Amino acid sequence: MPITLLIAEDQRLFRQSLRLLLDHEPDLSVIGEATDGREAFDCAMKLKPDLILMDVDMPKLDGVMATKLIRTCLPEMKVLMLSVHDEDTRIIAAVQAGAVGYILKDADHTEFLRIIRATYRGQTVLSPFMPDRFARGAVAAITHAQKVEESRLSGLTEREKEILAYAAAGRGNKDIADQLCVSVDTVKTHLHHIYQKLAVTGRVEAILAYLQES
Amino acid sequence: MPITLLIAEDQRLFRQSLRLLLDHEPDLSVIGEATDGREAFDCAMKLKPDLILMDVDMPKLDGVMATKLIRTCLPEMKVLMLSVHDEDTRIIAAVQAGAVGYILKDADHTEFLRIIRATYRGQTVLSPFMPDRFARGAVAAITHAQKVEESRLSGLTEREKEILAYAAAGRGNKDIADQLCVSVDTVKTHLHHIYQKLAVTGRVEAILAYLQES
DNA sequence: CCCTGCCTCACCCATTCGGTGTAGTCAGAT
DNA sequence: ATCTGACTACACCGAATGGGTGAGGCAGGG
Repeated sequence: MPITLLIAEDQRLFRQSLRLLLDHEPDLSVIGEATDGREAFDCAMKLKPDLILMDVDMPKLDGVMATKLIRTCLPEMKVLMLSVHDEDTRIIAAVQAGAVGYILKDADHTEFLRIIRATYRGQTVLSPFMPDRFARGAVAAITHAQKVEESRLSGLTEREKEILAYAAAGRGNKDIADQLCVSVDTVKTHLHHIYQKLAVTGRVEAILAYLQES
Repeated sequence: MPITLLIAEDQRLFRQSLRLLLDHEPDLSVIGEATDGREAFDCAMKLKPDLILMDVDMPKLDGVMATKLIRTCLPEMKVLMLSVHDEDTRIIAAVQAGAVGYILKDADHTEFLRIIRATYRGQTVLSPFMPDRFARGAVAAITHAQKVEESRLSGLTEREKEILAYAAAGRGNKDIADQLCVSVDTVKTHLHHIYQKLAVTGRVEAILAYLQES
């Protein structure tokens, strides 16, 4: 069975040509496309691809935030960041958020495919086009991110973390309820528990805590 | 007149001894202390010190977030970050958020004082105890942060940015109104304008936009 | 078997929030 | 002198949110 991929990229042309390139490979299968961070989150939750190709620059939620949300609910999900700028400091933040690698958009396509397959096999790949000082900063970020696991979020159940991630994506209770196919009251109950566990007074504070502790 | 300082540090003992050290210097004057990020934000707005010594690790809002909020309202405010860990990747994020320098907590106290004065004079100081690869990453972050000025927040008035910063700090409308000594309705009006300008549907989305675009 | 934790749903009530409209003041620009 | 934009404030309404309480189903461990 082929490697299933999700493409999250807001530029239509680039996204589509990327899909063409990837679908051309027999061992790769693009099972979904998202045009913004929120969609990326939704699709990831529903499709559970093997690997996500995530652009850094996207509307609504940027790639870093989306990665953070996805990894909260699916800690094993592999996210490969795409960036145009070779000095985008957000890629370091992205790696901290759980991305397992990144590629510059001007990478060679064979190199690109190689990195995708290597990432799928579990390797953490740094694009060879990345400036040295950035690579080192990113490596430090990776090792740093690895050892961090004891956060306030640990006390939350899986379901609660999921609800919180949706809330942090900017969705209302009704919205979350529809997405998860439960009643609004259930969402409220979960949030109520979350507020208690995080010792916060409301929605915004909980989201802030989430963004900091992840 | 002495350099006015604000100390934002949650550990009481460290904060107080720091204050002793600083008050001992005739040209330095600690005019306020904060024990968490939110307090730091409030104090900065009210006291407008020459320089803020901001710990990275703090409850409610961490130093990075607090710096971001403060710099939104007071773009010229000088913030000096303090960190225990010499490999804390958040200091890079802090620099991006507007911090003009950082010091490791195990720095020598004469070195510490030297950095404070140098920072006050407008220099961007990197602690000599900082590992090389981090210093370079931070320098890159600084140059990167400098050239970024065109964000969606530009369209907001000063007052609106201020209101949004308070909201992003997790405060409710009533709370914001009290802090700024205006009515709740005024706060709501501002927020309404903010939602329109940012093209978002509500509070949480506006805060997310703010956190991304700053 | 029983207890516990988790997920689910419901109901009530007070508060807050969002949307809309109206309007006064003030400063700066034309 | 007029206009524009910013800041302020108020009113009204519907929707959303938060807090509290209670409760049923269900799986896993003791």
